[in-house]
Order: sequence, then structure tokens, then C-alpha cells
Amino acid sequence: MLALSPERNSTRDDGESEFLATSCGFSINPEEDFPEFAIHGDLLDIIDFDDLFGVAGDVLPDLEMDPEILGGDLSVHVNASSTITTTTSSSEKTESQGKANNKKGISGKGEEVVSKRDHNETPLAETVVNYDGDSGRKRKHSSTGSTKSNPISNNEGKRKVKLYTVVYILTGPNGLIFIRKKVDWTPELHRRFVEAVEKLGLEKAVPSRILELMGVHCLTRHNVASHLQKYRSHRKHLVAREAEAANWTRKRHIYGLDSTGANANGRNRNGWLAPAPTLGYPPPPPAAVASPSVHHHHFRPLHVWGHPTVDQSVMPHVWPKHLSPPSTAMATPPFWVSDTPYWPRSHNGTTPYLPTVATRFTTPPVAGIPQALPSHHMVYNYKPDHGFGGPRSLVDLHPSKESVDAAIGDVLTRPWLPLPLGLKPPAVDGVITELHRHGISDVPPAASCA
DNA sequence: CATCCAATAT
DNA sequence: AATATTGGAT
Repeated sequence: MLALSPERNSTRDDGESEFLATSCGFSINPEEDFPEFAIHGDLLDIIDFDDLFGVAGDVLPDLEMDPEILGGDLSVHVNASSTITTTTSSSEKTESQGKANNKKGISGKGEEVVSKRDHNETPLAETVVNYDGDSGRKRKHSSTGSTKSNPISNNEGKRKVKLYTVVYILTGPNGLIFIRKKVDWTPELHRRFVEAVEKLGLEKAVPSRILELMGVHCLTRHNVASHLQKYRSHRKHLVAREAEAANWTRKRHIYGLDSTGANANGRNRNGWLAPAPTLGYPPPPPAAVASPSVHHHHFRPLHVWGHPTVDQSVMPHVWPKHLSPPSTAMATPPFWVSDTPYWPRSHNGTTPYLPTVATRFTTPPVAGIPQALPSHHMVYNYKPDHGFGGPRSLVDLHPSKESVDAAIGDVLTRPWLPLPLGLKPPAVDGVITELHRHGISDVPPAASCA
């Protein structure tokens, strides 16, 4: 039921195995996380899936074993999952389950966790146990009443309630067992990830390639894909933040506020004690002020996301000393100050998967419609002290929808403000016509002069 | 099959 | 609340 890969290959020492465990984010305290496993002996005998997952009466999990594993040296990789489908009309899901089953020879849901490396250097073998509490059978779910999934609409019940557990177990030559539910994206892991993304350069930064470059073999493509998704998402939000901050800066400029947003103090009226926004060094966004970053840069626009700014004393075990000492680990700036543009970008300047944004740059502006980006949100690129190489191109600064909306809102609600750069003023005729339509017939001559 | 995205779980 | 995984669409 559970496969344990043989521990041969004595060429690998404990240091290496620790490296692997740590860099894989699996270094945890077994006793604490999974007391049942913190025993010596044969795992095959120790692990009782019924006890573990409380799914009594179900068939034992099938084992899917990668042949490579037998030649591998030190890891066991367990995935257990249990899926319950709601009572009514679960046909669809069941069907797909069956499909998965047939394909992979897995009984039940067939969680895909196996990751087969295509190169030989695989230092870490993986074995995957797939356990499906349902083993393909449907089950009445109503009794659990546990989740929100209860379909309010009567016959809708296609929603699937999933009770799952994903457990990774790694054993090393020294008998150490590491167990973890999820991949722990340690700072070091993340560092490697970012490095890989940067190295790959944009459009090539796809999970498989990233994984390859990272050289961390206990990660699956899915792990990386997931991480990549978050990575992108975070960067997107960062851009939105930057844009927002820039917008604030602009407003401060226009209304004569200082950086605290107060201008009661008359001497700030034209003092401009706040950094000049046009220099491209806007003050940190409000949220970043209190951030106790250990880095040189003085702001942290976003919360830490798997990043070394995390106090190491809090999670000492995540730092893989074998991989890189803190000094090297810190060498690479965090992703939010990296040179890498946020999104993959092809040579022609378009951005895959962001067609709407890309279109904004390629479509010629239409009078009256903000085709171009609201430049007030863009001219002030964040440039932390050690940060971005050069000014980022337009394409690099994709604004979020919110930013664009905000800018458009600005233009609409405060037309007296200067138009964002790149916004072409509407044709005078059009404006006058529009004014007439709104019952404004007097147009001061100055206004009608383009 | 790989990737992206949205939904969902922890 | 953040971040991981899963599932479906492409």
C-alpha cells in the first residue's frame, strides 16, 4: 500500500539529503505534525490509512509507483485524498473520475501528484500513493453537513465536496522522516523560483522550464505552476499599487499636500518637502510605511510572499544552509524589486494571456476614449534605491483594471485636472456637441479653443 | 500534454 | 487572510 523507496546509493550523504529535504520545503517536525509516523520501523506496517484518514470501510489505496523510484534513493511521496460527491446528479464528476482512473490505473480520484523527471540526474525519487476514500463510489453526503457546499437550489447538487489530505513523506538515509501537507515555499525555494523565472525571461517562464531550471526535483510541475500563478497575481497587484501610489502622488502635487496628506501647515504649501514625484521616486505607499523590512529598500508594497524578509528566527528550519548561506540568499532582490517584468512578454510587445491590456497599446487611440494608459498612473515608476535597471517601458507597466478605472474616474469627475499623458483630448466638435446634449450651450471661447 | 485561470481548501 | 492545490477550459 505504501511504497518506500530503497535507500541505496550511498554516495549521497546526510548533508545532501538534508539539502533535499529542506530545499523541498519538507523539513518539519514529524512528531509534531504526524506523530503516527515518528516511529521507527517499517512504514508499510505503521501507516494505517483508515486510522489516518478516518475512512473506515473503504478499500485500501492503490499504489501508483513510478518505476524510476526503485532506482531512486531516498524519498517516499504520499498523496492521499478522499473525494465525496454530492448526492444528486453526480454523474458528471463520476464520469470524469472514471476517466482519470482508467488513464492512470488509480482507483478513485487519481490525484495527480506524480512528477516524473525527464532527466537522469534526479536526485530524489518519488513514490506516490493515491488514496481515494471513495474508490469511485458515490456517497451520500448530506449527513456530514460540514460545508458550505450544500446546494441551495434543489437539484443542482453537482457540487463536489472534497475532503482531501495531501501528505508528503520523505525519508532520508538516516531514517529521518519528513512529512508535509503542502509544498513549503521557503525563501530559498522562492529565490530559486524567481531566479529561474528571470533567467528564462518572460515568455519562456512556464512551469516546466522553471522547474527544470530550479533544479529542485521534489517539486512537481503543478507545484511550480501554482506558485507561478500566485507570483504573477502578486506582481499584478503590485503594479496596481504602484499606480495607485503614483496617482496619490500626483494628487498631492496638484492639491499641495505633503506626504502625510495634510497641508494645514502653510510652509508646505510650496515647500514640496515630499519627494518630487516627477523624479520617479515617489514616496512609499501608505501600507508600506510600517513594514519592518530587513532589506535596504524602504518600502514593502505587498505582504511578504514566501520571501526572505520573513524573520528567520521564526522559521529557522526553512533556511537551507547547504543551498545558500543567508548572504547569498539575500543577494537576489525580492521579486517586487526585480528587473523582471511582471508578465511574460513576447518580442513583439504583446503580452500573452493579457490580450485586453496588450490591445490597449496596439490600438490607435480613439478620441474621447482613454485608449492609452492613464499616464499619471504611469509616469512615476517606483524605483527603489537599489532597484530597477532603467525606466520600464509602457508594456512593462500594465496597470490593473482598477487603476485604469480609477484614472478614468478621475478624468470624468475632475475634468479640470490635466489629462493623463497619452490621453488624446476629444475633438472639440465632439465636446461641444456633447455639451449641447447636456443642455450647456454657452461655451466660453477659451474652452472652445483647442 | 502543458498552461492558465478560477474555485476551493487549509 | 494568505497561500496552496484542484479542476476545467483552452
